[in-house]
Amino acid sequence: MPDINPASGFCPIEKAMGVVGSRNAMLTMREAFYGTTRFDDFTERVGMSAATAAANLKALTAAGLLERRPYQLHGARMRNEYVLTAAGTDLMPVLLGLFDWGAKHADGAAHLGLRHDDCGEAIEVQVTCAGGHRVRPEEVSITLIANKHKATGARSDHNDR
Amino acid sequence: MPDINPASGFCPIEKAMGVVGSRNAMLTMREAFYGTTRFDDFTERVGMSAATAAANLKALTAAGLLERRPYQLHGARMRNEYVLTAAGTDLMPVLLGLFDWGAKHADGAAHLGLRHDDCGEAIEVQVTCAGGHRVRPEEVSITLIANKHKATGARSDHNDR
DNA sequence: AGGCTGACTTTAGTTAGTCAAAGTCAGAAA
DNA sequence: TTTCTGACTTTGACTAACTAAAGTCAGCCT
Repeated sequence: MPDINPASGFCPIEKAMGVVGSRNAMLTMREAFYGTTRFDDFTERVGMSAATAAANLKALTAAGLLERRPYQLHGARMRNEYVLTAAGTDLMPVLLGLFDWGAKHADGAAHLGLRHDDCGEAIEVQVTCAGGHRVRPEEVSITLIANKHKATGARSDHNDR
Repeated sequence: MPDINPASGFCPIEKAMGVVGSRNAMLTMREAFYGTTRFDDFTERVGMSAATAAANLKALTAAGLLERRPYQLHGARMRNEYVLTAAGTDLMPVLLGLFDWGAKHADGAAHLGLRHDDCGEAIEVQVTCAGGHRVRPEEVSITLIANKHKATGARSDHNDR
């Protein structure tokens, strides 16, 4: 693989973990997926303190995963709700991947499953390529991309630095 | 979004985050995935201290994501290497999902991409169902899977509503 | 006017994760 | 026998993440 110095913060995984790398941040995103939008509901359903909820909602909003949207019901005062942005929705494969992994491997956690509304089948997260092939772990290479159109390839296998 | 709420302690995402919920734990899995097996390599490539490396490798091994395997080269002393187990390999969609998200959304990180060795096409993480349909966020339902023994019901430190 | 409520903020303290640096230890090499 | 090295462990300290509890504030309601 190209010389991606991990310590330099270049790795996208690292960037992503900086945003949703804490338990409560990830669970906050989970709740956003489930449709939770209000402050107190996030607080209660994730099981975190109000201070943590405020901090996480603020950070996730600043990072562009959630959007703070004022709304007003009839006869009620103005309120804010937190809704998923496109960037937040893009995190779905990660959440579902974690869900799958946890359901399969964490003891005693196999109580929940995910289904496709339309057909009722179990949901799975797959790694594929644009060519439509199913990809196995050992078939993945990391490449440096100069821009949208050019890519400099390099095998990733077993050698860093 | 369904109103079935994965109560604290039962959600698979939470379980998974307990195992790989820290920056360094996730990056350690990234390295394992890239083919790193030796202690010092993990330490250096993740950019963590030896103490943290030891703690994370021990925890990930205990959780069954890595396997400690003694090996010996001729004329060299016995050593240990840490290799991915099946459970660790199952985390690949999560890692790649984070990679995709980070490459797409974190600024300054869009220089890396993943490709399928066999055909050179870009890799993507897809959410599908067993019926083969591509699934969109709003089409996901969470369901309770019937299970026999419930863990004494005593785990409700804070129950979500 | 005063109360109530949702949505926070502030304060003060705890726990988890991390680091650098030094120490340990097994065993091959000199 | 002593040294060297890879693979750790230990120590002590710092920081991020978290908590409970109390305080703030806007604004609808009676």
